[in-house]
Order: sequence, then C-alpha cells, then structure tokens
Amino acid sequence: MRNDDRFDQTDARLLLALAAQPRATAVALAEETGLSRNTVQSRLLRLEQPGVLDTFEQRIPPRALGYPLTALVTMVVTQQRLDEVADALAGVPEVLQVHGISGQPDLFVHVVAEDADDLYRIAGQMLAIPGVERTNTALVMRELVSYRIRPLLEKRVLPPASR
Amino acid sequence: MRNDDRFDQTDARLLLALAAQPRATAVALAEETGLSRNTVQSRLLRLEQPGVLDTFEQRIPPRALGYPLTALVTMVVTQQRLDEVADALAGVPEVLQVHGISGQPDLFVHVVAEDADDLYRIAGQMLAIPGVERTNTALVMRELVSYRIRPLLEKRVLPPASR
DNA sequence: ATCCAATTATGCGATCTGCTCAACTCGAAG
DNA sequence: CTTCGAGTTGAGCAGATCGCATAATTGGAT
Repeated sequence: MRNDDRFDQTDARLLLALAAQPRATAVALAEETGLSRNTVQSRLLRLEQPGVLDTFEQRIPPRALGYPLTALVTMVVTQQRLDEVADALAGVPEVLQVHGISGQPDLFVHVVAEDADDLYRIAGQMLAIPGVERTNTALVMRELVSYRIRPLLEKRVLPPASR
Repeated sequence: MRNDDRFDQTDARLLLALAAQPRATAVALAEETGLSRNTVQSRLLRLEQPGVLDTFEQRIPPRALGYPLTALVTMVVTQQRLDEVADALAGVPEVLQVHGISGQPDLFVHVVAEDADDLYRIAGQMLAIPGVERTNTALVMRELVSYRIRPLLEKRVLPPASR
C-alpha cells in the first residue's frame, strides 16, 4: 500500500506553478513545469480531491470581509470538558481556528473582530462557555512574517543531491 | 474614492462558490451564483490580482510535505531588536508565520517540523537568534476547529435585513 | 429627470478541456 | 537479464470555455 497522501517532487513543482498563478490553465501549468498536459491534468484532479489540499477558504483574508482585528486567545479549560468547549467555540462565527495544545494553556484560539467593541463582546462569549476557567487575549499588532510554505516546497524541488 | 479592497455581497457569493469548487470554470461559477459570465470573469480578474486574495500557499498542508508536527512558539524579545529577530526567523524555512502581539510574549511563531528531533533542532536555532530572551514551545495535539471562514462569508451573503 | 458605474446579453475566433489510445521510461520483482 | 506495471508522454478529436468587444439594461446618486 503506497502513501498516497504525500506530495512528490512533481507535485511540488506543480504547486509552485499554481502558487504563481492559481487559476492558470492546465496547458499553461504544463509549460511552466515542463510536464505534459496529461500529467498536469491527472495531478490536478488528485489535488482537488477532498482532503488533499486545504480548503479555498484559507485564501480569503478576514480583513476584506470587514474584520481587521485579529486576536490570539489562550484558554485554560476543565480538562474533561475539552470537547464541549471546542463545540461551543465552533458555534462562534468569529472563531476561525482552534488548536488543542500541550502544556498549561489547553487551547489556542484564533479570533477575528470588526473592532475593539466587537472583540470585547466575543471575548465575553468565550468566557461564558461552561468549562472555560481562564482566558488570555493577545492582539495581533503586525504580521512580521506572512504565512508562507514556499521555502519548504522549494526544498523538495531543488535538492537532487540529498535523496 | 471607493473602498476597493473590501468584498461586497457579490464577491462573497462568488467566493462561496469557489470554496465549493476552487477550479470551477467561469461558466460554472456563473451558473452557481446566478451572475452573468462577464461579471464572474471581471470579478475573478480582480480577485486574483496580487494583494486581494491570500496566496495559494495557504492551501498546501505542511503534513503532505513531510512536516506532521506543528508547534506554537511564544517569544520574549529585546524590544529594540524586534525587526532583527523577525528577519532572522524569516530565514528559518520551518517558520511558517510570525505575529507581533500585544502583551508579555512579544512574538508568536508558527513552526512545523518533521519529527521531535527536528523540532528540537529548530527550537535551538530560534533561541540562538540575538535578541531572543525567552521562548515557550507548545505542541499542537489536535486541530479542534479547522480553519474556516465560511460562517463570516455566509453572514455577508444571507442577511438582507440588517444593512 | 439625468447621469454614471456596474451588470447583463450576445457574438466571435482562438484556446482549452475531457477523453481516448498507443508508445515510452524506468524502477522493482522474478 | 527479462518481464511487469505504474506513471508519463504525445497525438488527436469534438465540444466547452476563454478573452474580448459592443450594445442594452439596471439601479443608485446627483
């Protein structure tokens, strides 16, 4: 049984081309990558299969939807109720992502808000969830390094010597 | 002067359709949204302009590149050296994103690693950066709520009463 | 009532897609 | 070394889509 959910070098090259022009046609991607159109097409088909690439939603900036504020909230939770709390958090639209982490804060919550008042309201909503013992909110002032994964991608494409 | 970098309801509907089928043709999107093909095309053109949508890289899961471990690292930094530290962090491929935040930890760093040893190595690299005073690493055990922005999108599409 | 920007409708040739088939490459197994 | 098979390539074809233009329509602001 092969490991199908892992990108090989061909995938990586294709993804780099897609990163440059996300809506490029298969023909254009074939030229860009040096692969044949057939290969590009069959690879694309697999990539857009559910569970392979992350969702398109990742590309939608909250700022452009009217949510310029981002906050990172850590939470200490009554451990037995962790799943309950997660469900309750999922009910809050402004909660974009929740991570369960090791160590003292149990949860890590990514939140957006329209303004300071809005954030205060959302923080209140989160504190009111049964099982939440303590929270700490940090406002994001600046994105010093924007999300990027290209360095890792290129690492997979370039090195012909290592493997 | 209009506010061009903000999505209206039409954009939101288009984005929802794209979320369902990221590589759908303009014709298909027109049908799905009830808009004309021309509108879809001109909107798409604007959306793929640099600086409007986030990069395609957001959709590439690090796990599929061989980085199954995710860690969230908080940092206390000599404040005058904040930009220096950010630059140094940008030089580490496994650093996917860095946020400057308000409060005691100054930086928030999103890191991936191949395994525990790899993470240890990367953590060492980060600690060695001049200006870094203290770090705290938390391992991500589970993604309790996967990144999603659809709730906010739908909020913009549905409510004809509120505005 | 008038104006203006955005959307829609329609049409055109060039391009691309979805699909198929045969030939080729190359590493693994026998 | 030979055989096998998966992945890739090249070629071809009908039909769909794209990119672009032009004119009509809509709906909100002046």
